Amino acid sequence: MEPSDCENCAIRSVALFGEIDPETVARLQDQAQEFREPAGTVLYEEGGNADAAFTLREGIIKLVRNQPGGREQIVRLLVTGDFFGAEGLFGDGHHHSAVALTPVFLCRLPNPLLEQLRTADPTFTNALLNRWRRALNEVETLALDLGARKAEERVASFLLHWQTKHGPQAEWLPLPLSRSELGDLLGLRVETVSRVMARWKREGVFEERGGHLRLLDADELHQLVDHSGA
Amino acid sequence: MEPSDCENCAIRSVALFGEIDPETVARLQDQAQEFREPAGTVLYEEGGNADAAFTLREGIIKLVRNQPGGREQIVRLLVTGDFFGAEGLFGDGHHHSAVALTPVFLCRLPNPLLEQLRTADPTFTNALLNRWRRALNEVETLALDLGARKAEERVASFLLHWQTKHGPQAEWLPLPLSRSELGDLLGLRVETVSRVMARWKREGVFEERGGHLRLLDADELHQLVDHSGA
DNA sequence: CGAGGTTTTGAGCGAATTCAATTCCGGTGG
DNA sequence: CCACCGGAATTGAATTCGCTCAAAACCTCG
Repeated sequence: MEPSDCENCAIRSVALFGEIDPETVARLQDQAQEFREPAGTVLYEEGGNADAAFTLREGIIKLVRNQPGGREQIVRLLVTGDFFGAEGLFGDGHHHSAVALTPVFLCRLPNPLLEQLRTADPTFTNALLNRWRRALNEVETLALDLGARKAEERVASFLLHWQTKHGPQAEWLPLPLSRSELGDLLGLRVETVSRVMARWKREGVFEERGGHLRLLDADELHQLVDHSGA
Repeated sequence: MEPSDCENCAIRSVALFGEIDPETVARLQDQAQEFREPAGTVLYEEGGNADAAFTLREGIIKLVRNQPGGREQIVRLLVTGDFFGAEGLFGDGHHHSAVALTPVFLCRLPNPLLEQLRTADPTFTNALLNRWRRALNEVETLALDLGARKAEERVASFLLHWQTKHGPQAEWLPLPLSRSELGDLLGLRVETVSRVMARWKREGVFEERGGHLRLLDADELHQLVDHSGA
């Protein structure tokens, strides 16, 4: 666990500190620690004490809510630049568990640091606010998918969102989710996800190789998602 | 549309300004306007320009996302004290439509006012942050319901949440949602919601009179929700 | 090459939807 | 006060979508 060099962070422009006064960053950056974890690591557990937040510099993380019945629901997927786990700012425990889906490279920002940033630079809270707003928007979109769309449409919706999230120029998208995890995200069972995706692969809607996939017929998917009524 | 008397607002303790410097409130309150609308009023539409946010002082509002296919998804229900519609703070349009389910009493807070508050009092942004965090938490809970629970469990979950939201001491809860709207919230069809609730009424799980309901056997519902696996 | 997990495929089942009446209820006008 | 209207709620029957259970095909990596 090393102190971070936030000033020269490769993802600073996209990350939280991108919007913050450089001087403040310089003064406080040694309180942030950077570290790596392998895929599968549980960063924190739902309900656990939230004594630090994180910035994801590399890799993909799932935020998960668990249900007694053994089912779990992925509530959000995080990619490079995303900020998460700050529930502790309000004395709350974590609302969900965070699990690395790939090897990850993280910055850990302990609560005291966040507090200092909050008082030192008003724009920091704004940046936080903006993150929270975007997160809310994403979860609402997920709720729409889960509540108002059927299996096929949900998978299509996910693929398109995932594409967007990685920039439309990216040809091959990483897909570090198993079919089972896609099910946990979309409220479907493994078999259902598999059936839909297997068919689309046969029909040439997308192709898949080594944990990455490439959309070949995005139109087909778009049609399913927005034109679903007819 | 009258200027508000925020200092003496009946719900100030629970509302946004409860956490804010009284002096600032006094100075800026005349920029806020209070007004009433009948049930059914659309406060704003999804995608519309967000030039003001609102505090709900009385009544109940649904936030809705629409789907081309004619289905709609309620993403959140607002009650007295809730704050909403502030997407404009970041130059965004509204992410959802807001519709009054009952006659409502509102405060309208134009963007310039919000901006002033943001700079005048750092705790204001904190208050906002806290609201956004709670909203996120609620929508995540909804996503869990939609993705990981079946019909009966979702209805049970809703009734309990609704009870909680109105304070456990409240005997008779207002329920200004039609069965159809409950369906829009829970990702179910009218008939499914109706079947479940009609049976529970027969079995004495709750009773219903004039748009209000009272839980008689909350344990039964709790069992369905958390013990769902077995 | 073999082992273990993941994906795919098949067949049957069940939960929720769809389609179609019927009943209930609040409000209106006679 | 009561009959009647229209929308909402309820109930029933048939259908369908997604789930469950079960087995086979596929990788991936020791």
